[in-house]
Amino acid sequence: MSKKPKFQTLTGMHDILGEEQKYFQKIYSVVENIAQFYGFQKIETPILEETELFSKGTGSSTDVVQKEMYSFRTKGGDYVSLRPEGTPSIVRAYIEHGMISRPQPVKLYHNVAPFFRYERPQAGRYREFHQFDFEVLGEKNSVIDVQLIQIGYNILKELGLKDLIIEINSIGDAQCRPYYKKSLVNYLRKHQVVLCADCKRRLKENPLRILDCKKEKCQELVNTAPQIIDYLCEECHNYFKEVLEFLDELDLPYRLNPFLARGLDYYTKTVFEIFEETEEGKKQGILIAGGRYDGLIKLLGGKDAPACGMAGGVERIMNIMKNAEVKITQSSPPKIFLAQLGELAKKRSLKLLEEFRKAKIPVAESLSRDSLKIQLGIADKLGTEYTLILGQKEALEQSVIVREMTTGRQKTVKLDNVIAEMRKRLKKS
RNA sequence: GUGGGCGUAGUGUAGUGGAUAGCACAAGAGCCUGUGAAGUUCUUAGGGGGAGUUCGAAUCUCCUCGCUCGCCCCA
Repeated sequence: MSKKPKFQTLTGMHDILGEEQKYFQKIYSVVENIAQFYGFQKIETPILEETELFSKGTGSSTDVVQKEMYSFRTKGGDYVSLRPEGTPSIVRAYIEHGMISRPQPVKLYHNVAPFFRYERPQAGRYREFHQFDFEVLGEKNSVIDVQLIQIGYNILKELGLKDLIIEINSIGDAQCRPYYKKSLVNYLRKHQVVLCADCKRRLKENPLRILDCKKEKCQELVNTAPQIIDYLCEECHNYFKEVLEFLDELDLPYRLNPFLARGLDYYTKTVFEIFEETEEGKKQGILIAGGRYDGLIKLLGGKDAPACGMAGGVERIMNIMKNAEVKITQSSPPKIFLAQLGELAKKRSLKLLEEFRKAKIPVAESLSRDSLKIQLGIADKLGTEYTLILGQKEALEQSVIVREMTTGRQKTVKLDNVIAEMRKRLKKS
């Protein structure tokens, strides 16, 4: 902190170490297990993609594309971008590898991986952040939407989060949404004096966003505004009804939010968000969000095929786990420490360590230290149960001292027998 | 893009214009040249950077960089 180091991480980007690694690993393994249970295939896509994949896919009117992408031109003259989100990449892979001719739906997930958005960092928002992502491509069935919601909810539950709430809405499709938009704009325009400055701008650029403006006056106006539910075409209406019926079966804490509108262009019909309904939760923002995107595959050059997906924000989830002091069961440290003294013993220790590794018994060491005292000190700090002491004398005699750390009791055993001896002792404890 | 708060050793902090910038933990070495937990001694290491005000700045002012929180937007 004091002397600014010559090099440090870029704004909004972080090294992940120590405590945070544990959370990341925990989230990774929960996602892995759940994905396998629900029959998702793993996919990893490049961090760098053609810029157009996102400007077209995510949508050129979105803030994400307009102002938040890390875009540049390669030496070869290609326009490329660091991925700001995962869905277009997965859709690209679906098209590129002809997955349309696999049995549908194709269920894909990618586990915790980095994404980039050039934004001002704040709580739960970073320029490099991590998401996991679940996508179900090639089929339109309301049970899929609901299952994705359930998967998201299950992941958070499994990670120990509480007070979760799911908000859901339907934003219609290309058939019905334009009608709604028109009547919403009409309504808002009549009352636009009341709107905040941001919303006045949104009225032109992205009127649906006004629906979740936090300003009191805007909300009052929105409360009496036309609701999209009343404008859904028959297909969307029935679909949404089915989704809600499935949801009711599942005992999930959900509520309808008629004003929920997502920020990406490709969503159709079902949209949802999962977050924690507490003060901390609100600060961290949306944990998992997703929805249906029936037009995206075609838009990106594939056949006309529907799809639905969701993504989770790893840092946000992690921050809540930290605040809630969710305990992570961590792998226990080695129970054995190998201390050595003298050149010959050091050489012999190197070999002995390998023998332990082959026997799959974890052993800690500090070979670079020469003082026995210090090595025992380290063993103590690590909390190992036994310390093996291998000195000059022992090395010559082909033996090693086994010291029980709690009692201080020591026993000399033959080097050839030490693995068997330790295995026996560890079994007992 | 925009607004607020903050920047003192690795970490956590004390010091609101004047002395060698203090403390705790951590780290390393010794007391004890082959035996840990205590004790003790020592060592490493510090006011983000730059300009200004002043006899004198960690302290006041400005700029800049960084962190952080919010708006916007989103996972």
